[in-house]
Amino acid sequence: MGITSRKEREKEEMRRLILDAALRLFREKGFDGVSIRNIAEAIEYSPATIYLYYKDKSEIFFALQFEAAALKRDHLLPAAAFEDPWQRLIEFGRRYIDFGMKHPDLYDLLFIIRSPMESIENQDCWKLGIATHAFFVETVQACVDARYFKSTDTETIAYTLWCHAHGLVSLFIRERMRMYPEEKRAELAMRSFDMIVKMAESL
Amino acid sequence: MGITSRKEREKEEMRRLILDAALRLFREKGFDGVSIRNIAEAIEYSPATIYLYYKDKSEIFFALQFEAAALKRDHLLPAAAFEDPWQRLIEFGRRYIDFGMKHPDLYDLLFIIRSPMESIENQDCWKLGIATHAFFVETVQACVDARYFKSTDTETIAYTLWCHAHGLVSLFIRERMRMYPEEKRAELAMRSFDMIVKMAESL
DNA sequence: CAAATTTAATGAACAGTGTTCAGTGCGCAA
DNA sequence: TTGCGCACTGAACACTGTTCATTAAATTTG
Repeated sequence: MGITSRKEREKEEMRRLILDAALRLFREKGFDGVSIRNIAEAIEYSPATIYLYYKDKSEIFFALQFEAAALKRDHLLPAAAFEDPWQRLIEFGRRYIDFGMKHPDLYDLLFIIRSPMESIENQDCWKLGIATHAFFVETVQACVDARYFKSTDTETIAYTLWCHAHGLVSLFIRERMRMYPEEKRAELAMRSFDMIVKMAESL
Repeated sequence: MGITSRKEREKEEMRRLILDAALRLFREKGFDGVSIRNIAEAIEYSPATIYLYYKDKSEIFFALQFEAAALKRDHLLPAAAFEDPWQRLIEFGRRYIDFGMKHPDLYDLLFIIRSPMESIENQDCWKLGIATHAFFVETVQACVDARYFKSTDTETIAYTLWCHAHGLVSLFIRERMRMYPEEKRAELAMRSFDMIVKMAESL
């Protein structure tokens, strides 16, 4: 069965080729700025060929979103090493924000872009994101169990912290902090993170 | 001077006609979903005519953003009636979130869409947004002056509260709360608002 | 090995997009 | 009434995502 397995492998290589080019272009020009023709040109194939490997543009979008979700998971994973749930939670938050700041394009893909959100539940990228979110909620639950907060409403605590972190990153990467001088923005974000940590301590 | 002033008026009426159609279409189909041809068809003119009144699509974008900013200001304004700065701040936050939930399309336009953010500083819409933001920061400052917080770092307090509110609204309207059942989402958002208020009290 | 069949790749096309520009025809001033 | 200016437009350009018949090459079959 050497031939079928080779064909399988070649098909996989082609998908990688497309995805790598797409991700690279996307990071350069943003998601909307990249066309199927751009990707085709980058890999030196005709636009029609792309459609032999991905049903349409949104399938490429989902595949990229999966890559981004995996990268994000890997970025957050080291936080799990902290024994103390409260330290784990702080590290998780710090790494979440750090990921967003370092990879605005990927963060965009994961949390901001609208695109084809309808059928997202069935997609691998979403399942991976859910798993990471679950880890976050579990960490909050561990803090609740260890009586780090007065409140025991894990769901709302987790959601509130997430809102702050997401708001912080997305205001930053979507250029809505222009009322602050550029060199002060990152510092303000850091101060705000410290503040929400302090606020959470007295929760 | 009857003729020139009439012409002036007619020009203004035409711009209104375009903008009203654009805003209506935009609220129906989202910003990316509306084309110049759609707008032209809606007002029964040729696409080329649009370009006699707006330089390009991004100028229509700015004009719409200004409308949205004005609507948002009007939505938030009643908060100013509260004498007590802390009550004023709470009301401001509540109304901010309410605006985002009720007008996701406009909120999108103001705080999420990337589009032509480069030259935004010179645009009226931005100036209006800055003014509303300034009112928010002043309210926080009034709370600080009245010793409602232990912290005196007005800038960081204001920014932290904004991050939370923006994160809350944008996770909601960009469909990133799908891990929560639909009927629970708005309620969770409200609980989170109450929680950040409580957190801020002990700030 | 040759013929038949499957399969990868493509060029051309369709309907859509933002935008430009050479006209066209009407209102107004002289 | 003539002529100028101006609001308006049809047609075009270069782009977009996507489809499909056709070509060419690889593989299977006789």
